[in-house]
Amino acid sequence: MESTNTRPRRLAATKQALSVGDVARRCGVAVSTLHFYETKGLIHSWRNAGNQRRYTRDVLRRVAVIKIAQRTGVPLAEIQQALATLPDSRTPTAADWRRLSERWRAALDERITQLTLLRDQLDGCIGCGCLSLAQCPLRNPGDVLGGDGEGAQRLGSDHVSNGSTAL
Amino acid sequence: MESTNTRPRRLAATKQALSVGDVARRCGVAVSTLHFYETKGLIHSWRNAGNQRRYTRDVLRRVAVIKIAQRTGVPLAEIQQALATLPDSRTPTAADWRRLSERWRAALDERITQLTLLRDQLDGCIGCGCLSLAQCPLRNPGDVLGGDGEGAQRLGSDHVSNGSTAL
DNA sequence: GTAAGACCTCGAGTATGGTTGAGGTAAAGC
DNA sequence: GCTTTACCTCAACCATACTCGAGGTCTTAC
Repeated sequence: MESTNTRPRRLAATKQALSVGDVARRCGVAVSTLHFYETKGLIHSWRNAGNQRRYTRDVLRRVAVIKIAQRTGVPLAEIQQALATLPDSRTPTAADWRRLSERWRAALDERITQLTLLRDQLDGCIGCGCLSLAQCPLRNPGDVLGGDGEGAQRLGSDHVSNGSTAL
Repeated sequence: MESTNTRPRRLAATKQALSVGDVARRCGVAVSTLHFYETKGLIHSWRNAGNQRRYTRDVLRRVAVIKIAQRTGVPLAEIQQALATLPDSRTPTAADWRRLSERWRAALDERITQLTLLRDQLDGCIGCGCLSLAQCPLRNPGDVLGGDGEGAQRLGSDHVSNGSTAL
């Protein structure tokens, strides 16, 4: 793991600007992750005379939001798009951030609903002990297809292998 | 995409055994996916005289269970372990399947709880419009660290980038 | 001034969950 | 018998989200 130790250090040039290490330490992420986020357009920096990255404090909030959004299951590409709607010129306002969280809250709601539905169906099947081929809503939502005998069809074309729900 | 068309066809050799194509069609997955599952030990087959895979009907249930488990966010490795506890010798009983679904039901519960908690926190922050650096539970769960001014620390070391909860 | 530590770039590697394609064989339909 | 599907293997590739290492530069502490 990269340098993410915790002892306090002076800010880069004892000024407002944060170095990549500062940001990493304060956000609890690896330096390489910040590099990575930058390549993905999630955060931005400028360079000092020695070609080292410098950040405004703004980036702390951005990284925080990225991490929160990830917890809700939003993929980085979506987060990038959302963050891109933030103003570049001014420091984002509370209203700006609220807009983002409302958007993700909706996605989160949807995901919770889906999972709850799934749980309830699973419950039903635990109750009947079946996971029955012909009747189980988990296995045959539409209850069609299948010529000869039993047969489960069209399972989870909606499966969420990456845990994300499209926004 | 591989051959996953829907017109009915005779079963392999008009017998009980299913070909990989039969299984793919009836489960709504690609043939390559079945190959893949086999390399991961999730399903099993034997070969006919011409080196083609043959399956018992059992595999339909297995694939169904795999897809359901994936929807709950269980990674394939976990699913493999769970399926490995099924008897090889006899066809799994309702009790066998119930055991699996109970296990996953618990994981699902946990995930729903986590997401609901997150949503409620997000709600609070939408309410106050802040995503506040110092006070927000989303950003600073422990409310410690940070020497100079504001500062969000130790964010989501528990983040679920792949959407899965460890069982 | 010097040494340690932080930073730089770029390419490769990791893990998950598959898909695609090449080159060749088997089975089914007529 | 012949053609069309289906099937076989194996390697490579895709996307996501990072991490690691090599080789070299910059800053900071003393």
